[in-house]
Amino acid sequence: MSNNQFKRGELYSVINGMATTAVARRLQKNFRKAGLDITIEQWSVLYHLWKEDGLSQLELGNRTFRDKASTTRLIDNLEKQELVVRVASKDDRRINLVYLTDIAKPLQQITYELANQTMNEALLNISKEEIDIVKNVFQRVYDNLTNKDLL
Amino acid sequence: MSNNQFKRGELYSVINGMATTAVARRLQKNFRKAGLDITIEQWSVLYHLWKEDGLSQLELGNRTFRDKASTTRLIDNLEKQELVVRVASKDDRRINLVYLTDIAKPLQQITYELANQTMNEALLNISKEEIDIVKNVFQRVYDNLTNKDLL
DNA sequence: GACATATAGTTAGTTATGCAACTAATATAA
DNA sequence: TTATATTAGTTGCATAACTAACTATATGTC
Repeated sequence: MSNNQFKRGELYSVINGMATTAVARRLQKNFRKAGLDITIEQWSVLYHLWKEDGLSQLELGNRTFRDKASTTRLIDNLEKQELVVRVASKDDRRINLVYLTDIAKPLQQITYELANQTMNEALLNISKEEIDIVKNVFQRVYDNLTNKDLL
Repeated sequence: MSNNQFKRGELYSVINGMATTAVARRLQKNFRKAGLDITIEQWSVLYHLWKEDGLSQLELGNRTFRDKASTTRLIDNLEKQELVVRVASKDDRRINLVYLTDIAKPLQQITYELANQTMNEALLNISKEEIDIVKNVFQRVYDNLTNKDLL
């Protein structure tokens, strides 16, 4: 189908650009205002560990859409802040399992509230239907670009 | 209105995350494959200069949603690659006007084609209506977050 | 004209990103 | 069981992001 008529170049800024940057900056600002000294990237890792603790670095990378080098360093920094510990897997000593510390656990509630609040600011007057379409489009864009890699 | 019911945290990944990252990486990969040694961030600056040459650094920052420090270094790198030159404004010597070089000019055609091609891959089987909704939602998200700063 | 303020851009410091090359551990194959 | 390949993670190198502090030029006020 792909015979959509787009103004050249313009498209890219549809997907990338202003909105994502603005939301990220706002969320970071809200973290700081609440006295939380974590980046949104670090938060994205913690977020997945709160859902399921003890994931491997590779699995964390997959879930947060990062390569393994980026994941390594993000976890380095989280470990420096004592929010997370690496534990070598008994079964396969190549694998590091990443676990939340007691310092990280109480952050879940606060950061979820800040994320919710931020998204409410961002999505003011935007309907559930519109949000669903955006989510759906994004999923299909992702699939379009990643399935092709497997061929 | 803002009484949307969202699963906590999940929202953020709607706006940010996988799709934007995947598109950016694909575009970068397509640049590299074509032998173009520029980053997509550099390209976003060139893109605005092709539309209007001789913008100030601040104006370029506004149009590409970057702060001035980031803009400074991006232009440092573009200047190093001789794609761009800084010219102090006659009227106001605080201002640097940024101009494309003869090396940069022929890149317009090729990069536009690569960007188009990339977006066609990304937006395969996504309708014009859906894309319009995404654009519109993003514009409103941006407005929601930036207008508030002016109060 | 002199002093305070605002503006454009730069620099320093920290975090994050991606790619490519590397190490160590595990799995496969001869 | 030894040699080879694969996998998980780390490290080096380069670019990019933001904040805060800085320099230099312009503007505004008395």
